[in-house]
Amino acid sequence: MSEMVKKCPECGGINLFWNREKGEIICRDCGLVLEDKMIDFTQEWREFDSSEGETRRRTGAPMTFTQYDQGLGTEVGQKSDLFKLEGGERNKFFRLRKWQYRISTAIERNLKLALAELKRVSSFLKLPKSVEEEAARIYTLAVQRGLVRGRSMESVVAGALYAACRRHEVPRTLDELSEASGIEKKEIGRTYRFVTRELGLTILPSNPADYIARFASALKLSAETQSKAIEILEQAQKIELTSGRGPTGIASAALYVSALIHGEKRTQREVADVAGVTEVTIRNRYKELLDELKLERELKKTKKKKR
DNA sequence: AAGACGAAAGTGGTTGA
DNA sequence: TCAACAACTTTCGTCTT
Repeated sequence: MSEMVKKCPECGGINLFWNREKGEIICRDCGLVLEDKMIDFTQEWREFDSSEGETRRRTGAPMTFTQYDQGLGTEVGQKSDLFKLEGGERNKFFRLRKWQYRISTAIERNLKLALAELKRVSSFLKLPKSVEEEAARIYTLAVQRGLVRGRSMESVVAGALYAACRRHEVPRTLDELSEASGIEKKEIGRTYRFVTRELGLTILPSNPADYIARFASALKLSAETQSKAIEILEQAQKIELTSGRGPTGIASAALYVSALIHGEKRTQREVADVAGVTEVTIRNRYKELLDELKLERELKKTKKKKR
Protein backbone atom coordinates (compact mmCIF):
# COMPACT_ATOMS: atom_id res chain seq x y z
CA MET A 1 0.00 0.00 0.00
CA SER A 2 1.63 3.17 -1.07
CA GLU A 3 0.34 5.96 1.06
CA MET A 4 -0.47 8.77 -1.33
CA VAL A 5 0.29 12.01 0.37
CA LYS A 6 -1.42 14.80 -1.43
CA LYS A 7 0.79 17.74 -2.13
CA CYS A 8 -0.06 21.21 -3.19
CA PRO A 9 1.02 21.56 -6.82
CA GLU A 10 1.83 25.20 -6.21
CA CYS A 11 4.15 25.15 -3.22
CA GLY A 12 4.55 21.45 -2.49
CA GLY A 13 3.09 21.86 0.96
CA ILE A 14 1.10 19.01 2.48
CA ASN A 15 -0.93 21.17 4.76
CA LEU A 16 -4.16 20.84 2.88
CA PHE A 17 -7.54 21.72 4.25
CA TRP A 18 -10.55 19.90 2.92
CA ASN A 19 -13.70 21.85 3.01
CA ARG A 20 -16.20 19.18 2.09
CA GLU A 21 -19.16 21.43 2.29
CA LYS A 22 -17.84 23.67 -0.43
CA GLY A 23 -16.08 21.04 -2.44
CA GLU A 24 -12.81 22.83 -2.08
CA ILE A 25 -9.38 21.83 -0.98
CA ILE A 26 -7.35 24.72 0.24
CA CYS A 27 -3.62 24.74 0.74
CA ARG A 28 -2.91 26.33 4.10
CA ASP A 29 0.57 27.29 3.02
CA CYS A 30 -0.05 29.19 -0.16
CA GLY A 31 -3.80 29.50 -0.24
CA LEU A 32 -4.30 27.70 -3.52
CA VAL A 33 -7.73 26.24 -4.06
CA LEU A 34 -7.82 22.87 -5.76
CA GLU A 35 -11.45 22.43 -6.42
CA ASP A 36 -11.42 19.84 -9.10
CA LYS A 37 -9.56 17.19 -7.18
CA MET A 38 -12.46 16.83 -4.88
CA ILE A 39 -15.08 14.17 -4.56
CA ASP A 40 -18.21 15.20 -2.81
CA PHE A 41 -18.88 12.94 0.14
CA THR A 42 -22.05 14.50 1.34
CA GLN A 43 -25.46 13.13 0.71
CA GLU A 44 -27.11 14.86 -2.13
CA TRP A 45 -30.38 15.48 -0.37
CA ARG A 46 -29.34 17.61 2.55
CA GLU A 47 -32.03 19.70 4.14
CA PHE A 48 -31.50 23.26 3.18
CA ASP A 49 -33.55 25.16 5.60
CA SER A 50 -35.83 24.53 8.49
CA SER A 51 -38.96 25.57 6.64
CA GLU A 52 -38.47 22.69 4.32
CA GLY A 53 -40.12 20.40 6.75
CA GLU A 54 -40.39 17.27 4.70
CA THR A 55 -38.13 14.60 5.97
CA ARG A 56 -36.70 12.89 3.02
CA ARG A 57 -36.00 9.39 4.11
CA ARG A 58 -34.38 7.34 1.49
CA THR A 59 -35.84 4.04 0.54
CA GLY A 60 -34.67 2.09 -2.42
CA ALA A 61 -32.64 3.66 -5.15
CA PRO A 62 -31.74 7.29 -4.75
CA MET A 63 -34.13 9.57 -6.49
CA THR A 64 -32.11 11.95 -8.48
CA PHE A 65 -33.11 15.22 -10.04
CA THR A 66 -30.37 15.17 -12.57
CA GLN A 67 -32.27 12.55 -14.44
CA TYR A 68 -35.05 14.04 -16.39
CA ASP A 69 -37.98 12.08 -15.03
CA GLN A 70 -36.49 11.35 -11.64
CA GLY A 71 -36.87 7.71 -12.48
CA LEU A 72 -40.59 8.04 -12.14
CA GLY A 73 -43.37 8.59 -14.57
CA THR A 74 -47.12 8.77 -14.74
CA GLU A 75 -49.59 7.77 -17.34
CA VAL A 76 -53.27 8.41 -17.44
CA GLY A 77 -55.48 5.39 -17.56
CA GLN A 78 -54.49 1.81 -17.69
CA LYS A 79 -55.88 -0.01 -20.69
CA SER A 80 -57.83 -2.40 -18.50
CA ASP A 81 -59.67 0.49 -16.88
CA LEU A 82 -60.84 1.81 -20.21
CA PHE A 83 -63.10 -1.07 -20.95
CA LYS A 84 -65.18 -0.23 -17.95
CA LEU A 85 -66.22 3.01 -19.58
CA GLU A 86 -68.77 3.68 -22.28
CA GLY A 87 -68.87 5.88 -25.40
CA GLY A 88 -68.31 9.56 -24.62
CA GLU A 89 -66.62 8.89 -21.38
CA ARG A 90 -64.22 6.67 -23.13
CA ASN A 91 -63.38 9.26 -25.77
CA LYS A 92 -62.81 11.81 -23.11
CA PHE A 93 -60.40 9.46 -21.53
CA PHE A 94 -58.49 8.98 -24.72
CA ARG A 95 -58.26 12.71 -25.18
CA LEU A 96 -56.99 13.17 -21.66
CA ARG A 97 -54.44 10.54 -22.21
CA LYS A 98 -53.26 12.15 -25.37
CA TRP A 99 -52.88 15.48 -23.64
CA GLN A 100 -51.14 13.98 -20.70
CA TYR A 101 -48.79 12.33 -23.10
CA ARG A 102 -48.13 15.53 -24.99
CA ILE A 103 -47.53 17.59 -21.91
CA SER A 104 -45.33 15.11 -20.21
CA THR A 105 -43.25 14.48 -23.28
CA ALA A 106 -42.86 18.20 -23.78
CA ILE A 107 -41.68 18.59 -20.23
CA GLU A 108 -39.45 15.61 -20.50
CA ARG A 109 -37.89 16.80 -23.69
CA ASN A 110 -37.26 20.16 -22.15
CA LEU A 111 -35.79 18.63 -19.04
CA LYS A 112 -33.51 16.37 -20.98
CA LEU A 113 -32.02 19.27 -22.85
CA ALA A 114 -31.92 21.54 -19.85
CA LEU A 115 -30.21 19.06 -17.61
CA ALA A 116 -27.56 18.43 -20.20
CA GLU A 117 -26.95 22.16 -20.32
CA LEU A 118 -26.96 22.31 -16.55
CA LYS A 119 -24.33 19.63 -16.30
CA ARG A 120 -22.19 21.37 -18.85
CA VAL A 121 -22.23 24.69 -17.04
CA SER A 122 -21.83 23.05 -13.67
CA SER A 123 -18.74 21.15 -14.69
CA PHE A 124 -17.34 24.24 -16.33
CA LEU A 125 -17.57 25.99 -12.97
CA LYS A 126 -16.39 22.88 -11.14
CA LEU A 127 -19.34 22.91 -8.82
CA PRO A 128 -19.82 20.11 -6.32
CA LYS A 129 -22.40 17.47 -7.10
CA SER A 130 -24.65 18.59 -4.28
CA VAL A 131 -25.07 21.99 -5.88
CA GLU A 132 -25.77 20.44 -9.24
CA GLU A 133 -28.50 18.31 -7.70
CA GLU A 134 -30.03 21.30 -6.03
CA ALA A 135 -30.00 23.28 -9.23
CA ALA A 136 -31.62 20.40 -11.08
CA ARG A 137 -34.28 20.24 -8.42
CA ILE A 138 -34.97 23.94 -8.73
CA TYR A 139 -35.13 23.72 -12.49
CA THR A 140 -37.50 20.79 -12.40
CA LEU A 141 -39.84 22.68 -10.14
CA ALA A 142 -39.63 25.70 -12.39
CA VAL A 143 -40.57 23.70 -15.45
CA GLN A 144 -43.46 22.02 -13.71
CA ARG A 145 -44.84 25.41 -12.75
CA GLY A 146 -44.42 26.71 -16.24
CA LEU A 147 -41.95 29.37 -15.24
CA VAL A 148 -39.77 28.76 -18.25
CA ARG A 149 -42.39 30.03 -20.61
CA GLY A 150 -41.25 33.25 -22.18
CA ARG A 151 -37.70 32.77 -21.01
CA SER A 152 -34.88 30.92 -22.59
CA MET A 153 -34.17 27.54 -21.12
CA GLU A 154 -30.52 28.43 -20.71
CA SER A 155 -31.20 31.48 -18.64
CA VAL A 156 -33.41 29.54 -16.26
CA VAL A 157 -30.72 26.91 -15.95
CA ALA A 158 -28.19 29.60 -15.12
CA GLY A 159 -30.57 31.17 -12.64
CA ALA A 160 -31.19 27.82 -10.95
CA LEU A 161 -27.47 27.19 -10.67
CA TYR A 162 -26.87 30.62 -9.23
CA ALA A 163 -29.57 30.04 -6.64
CA ALA A 164 -28.22 26.61 -5.79
CA CYS A 165 -24.73 28.03 -5.30
CA ARG A 166 -26.04 30.64 -2.93
CA ARG A 167 -28.02 28.12 -0.94
CA HIS A 168 -24.97 25.95 -0.48
CA GLU A 169 -22.78 28.88 0.42
CA VAL A 170 -20.55 28.29 -2.53
CA PRO A 171 -21.31 31.56 -4.19
CA ARG A 172 -20.21 32.23 -7.71
CA THR A 173 -20.50 35.71 -9.10
CA LEU A 174 -23.00 36.54 -11.77
CA ASP A 175 -20.06 37.21 -14.04
CA GLU A 176 -18.81 33.67 -13.64
CA LEU A 177 -22.22 32.22 -14.35
CA SER A 178 -22.50 34.52 -17.28
CA GLU A 179 -19.20 33.39 -18.73
CA ALA A 180 -20.00 29.73 -18.22
CA SER A 181 -23.49 29.85 -19.65
CA GLY A 182 -23.18 32.55 -22.26
CA ILE A 183 -26.18 34.37 -20.86
CA GLU A 184 -26.12 38.02 -20.00
CA LYS A 185 -25.60 38.96 -16.40
CA LYS A 186 -28.79 41.00 -16.28
CA GLU A 187 -30.81 38.17 -17.66
CA ILE A 188 -29.47 35.66 -15.15
CA GLY A 189 -30.17 38.02 -12.30
CA ARG A 190 -33.65 38.60 -13.57
CA THR A 191 -34.60 34.97 -13.93
CA TYR A 192 -32.86 34.13 -10.70
CA ARG A 193 -35.02 36.60 -8.84
CA PHE A 194 -38.14 35.57 -10.66
CA VAL A 195 -37.67 31.87 -10.08
CA THR A 196 -36.73 32.15 -6.43
CA ARG A 197 -39.69 34.41 -5.79
CA GLU A 198 -42.14 32.18 -7.60
CA LEU A 199 -40.90 29.06 -5.90
CA GLY A 200 -40.67 30.77 -2.54
CA LEU A 201 -37.05 29.84 -2.05
CA THR A 202 -35.43 31.61 0.82
CA ILE A 203 -31.92 32.63 0.09
CA LEU A 204 -29.67 34.17 2.64
CA PRO A 205 -27.56 37.07 1.59
CA SER A 206 -24.22 35.66 0.69
CA ASN A 207 -21.38 36.06 3.08
CA PRO A 208 -18.37 37.97 1.75
CA ALA A 209 -16.06 35.52 3.49
CA ASP A 210 -17.27 32.78 1.18
CA TYR A 211 -15.54 34.51 -1.70
CA ILE A 212 -12.20 35.06 -0.05
CA ALA A 213 -10.68 31.64 -0.63
CA ARG A 214 -11.43 31.62 -4.32
CA PHE A 215 -10.36 35.18 -4.99
CA ALA A 216 -7.18 34.82 -2.96
CA SER A 217 -6.27 31.70 -4.81
CA ALA A 218 -6.83 33.34 -8.15
CA LEU A 219 -4.51 36.14 -7.05
CA LYS A 220 -1.98 33.72 -5.61
CA LEU A 221 -2.04 35.29 -2.18
CA SER A 222 -0.63 33.65 0.92
CA ALA A 223 -2.70 31.92 3.57
CA GLU A 224 -1.82 34.63 6.08
CA THR A 225 -3.19 37.28 3.78
CA GLN A 226 -6.32 35.25 3.41
CA SER A 227 -6.95 34.85 7.09
CA LYS A 228 -6.16 38.51 7.65
CA ALA A 229 -8.77 39.38 5.07
CA ILE A 230 -11.33 37.28 6.89
CA GLU A 231 -10.37 38.94 10.13
CA ILE A 232 -10.95 42.32 8.56
CA LEU A 233 -14.29 41.17 7.27
CA GLU A 234 -15.37 40.09 10.72
CA GLN A 235 -14.48 43.43 12.16
CA ALA A 236 -16.28 45.20 9.37
CA GLN A 237 -19.39 43.15 9.97
CA LYS A 238 -19.41 44.06 13.62
CA ILE A 239 -19.80 47.73 12.86
CA GLU A 240 -22.26 46.99 10.10
CA LEU A 241 -20.08 48.20 7.31
CA THR A 242 -21.17 45.26 5.26
CA SER A 243 -24.92 45.58 5.23
CA GLY A 244 -26.46 46.68 2.02
CA ARG A 245 -23.23 46.49 0.11
CA GLY A 246 -22.36 44.01 -2.54
CA PRO A 247 -20.53 41.14 -0.89
CA THR A 248 -18.01 40.81 -3.68
CA GLY A 249 -17.00 44.44 -3.34
CA ILE A 250 -16.38 44.07 0.36
CA ALA A 251 -14.56 40.80 -0.05
CA SER A 252 -12.27 42.22 -2.68
CA ALA A 253 -11.54 45.35 -0.68
CA ALA A 254 -10.68 43.30 2.40
CA LEU A 255 -8.42 41.17 0.29
CA TYR A 256 -6.78 44.20 -1.25
CA VAL A 257 -6.02 45.75 2.13
CA SER A 258 -4.70 42.59 3.66
CA ALA A 259 -2.46 42.07 0.65
CA LEU A 260 -1.04 45.53 1.21
CA ILE A 261 -0.50 44.82 4.88
CA HIS A 262 1.41 41.67 4.13
CA GLY A 263 3.50 43.27 1.46
CA GLU A 264 1.95 41.22 -1.31
CA LYS A 265 0.66 44.14 -3.22
CA ARG A 266 -1.79 43.58 -6.00
CA THR A 267 -3.15 46.38 -8.10
CA GLN A 268 -6.74 47.37 -7.71
CA ARG A 269 -7.30 46.31 -11.27
CA GLU A 270 -6.07 42.78 -10.64
CA VAL A 271 -8.29 42.36 -7.61
CA ALA A 272 -11.19 43.98 -9.38
CA ASP A 273 -10.90 41.59 -12.30
CA VAL A 274 -11.05 38.38 -10.33
CA ALA A 275 -13.84 39.68 -8.14
CA GLY A 276 -15.88 40.99 -11.02
CA VAL A 277 -16.23 44.51 -9.66
CA THR A 278 -14.68 47.77 -10.71
CA GLU A 279 -11.71 49.52 -9.20
CA VAL A 280 -13.97 52.29 -8.08
CA THR A 281 -15.98 49.97 -5.89
CA ILE A 282 -12.83 48.57 -4.34
CA ARG A 283 -11.62 52.09 -3.68
CA ASN A 284 -14.84 53.06 -1.98
CA ARG A 285 -14.93 49.99 0.23
CA TYR A 286 -11.22 50.26 0.86
CA LYS A 287 -11.56 53.83 2.01
CA GLU A 288 -14.40 52.91 4.33
CA LEU A 289 -12.36 50.11 5.78
CA LEU A 290 -9.44 52.41 6.45
CA ASP A 291 -11.66 55.03 8.01
CA GLU A 292 -13.69 52.79 10.21
CA LEU A 293 -11.15 50.24 11.29
CA LYS A 294 -7.80 51.47 12.39
CA LEU A 295 -5.74 49.85 9.74
CA GLU A 296 -3.48 52.78 8.95
CA ARG A 297 -1.01 51.76 11.60
CA GLU A 298 -0.58 48.33 10.12
CA LEU A 299 -0.16 49.76 6.69
CA LYS A 300 2.54 52.14 7.81
CA LYS A 301 4.36 49.32 9.50
CA THR A 302 4.77 47.45 6.25
CA LYS A 303 5.75 50.57 4.42
CA LYS A 304 8.62 51.14 6.81
CA LYS A 305 9.67 47.55 6.51
CA LYS A 306 10.02 47.91 2.79
CA ARG A 307 12.70 50.56 2.70
C1' DA B 1 4.11 55.23 -17.82
C1' DA B 2 1.33 52.80 -14.75
C1' DG B 3 -1.37 52.92 -10.93
C1' DA B 4 -4.26 55.31 -7.58
C1' DC B 5 -7.70 58.67 -6.73
C1' DG B 6 -12.09 61.08 -7.13
C1' DA B 7 -15.92 63.54 -9.59
C1' DA B 8 -19.83 63.15 -12.51
C1' DA B 9 -23.23 60.94 -15.08
C1' DG B 10 -25.61 56.60 -16.16
C1' DT B 11 -27.82 51.84 -15.07
C1' DG B 12 -30.94 48.52 -12.96
C1' DG B 13 -33.26 47.33 -8.85
C1' DT B 14 -35.72 48.32 -4.47
C1' DT B 15 -38.92 50.87 -1.70
C1' DG B 16 -42.65 53.53 -0.20
C1' DA B 17 -46.41 56.69 -1.24
C1' DT C 1 -47.64 52.64 -10.76
C1' DC C 2 -44.24 56.06 -10.32
C1' DA C 3 -40.58 58.71 -8.26
C1' DA C 4 -36.91 58.89 -4.98
C1' DC C 5 -33.01 56.33 -3.61
C1' DA C 6 -28.79 53.51 -2.78
C1' DA C 7 -25.26 50.73 -4.74
C1' DC C 8 -22.48 50.00 -8.46
C1' DT C 9 -20.49 51.06 -13.12
C1' DT C 10 -18.38 53.83 -16.77
C1' DT C 11 -15.68 57.40 -18.11
C1' DC C 12 -12.39 60.71 -17.67
C1' DG C 13 -9.12 64.04 -15.78
C1' DT C 14 -5.56 64.65 -12.23
C1' DC C 15 -2.19 63.34 -8.92
C1' DT C 16 1.47 59.98 -7.20
C1' DT C 17 5.06 56.61 -7.48
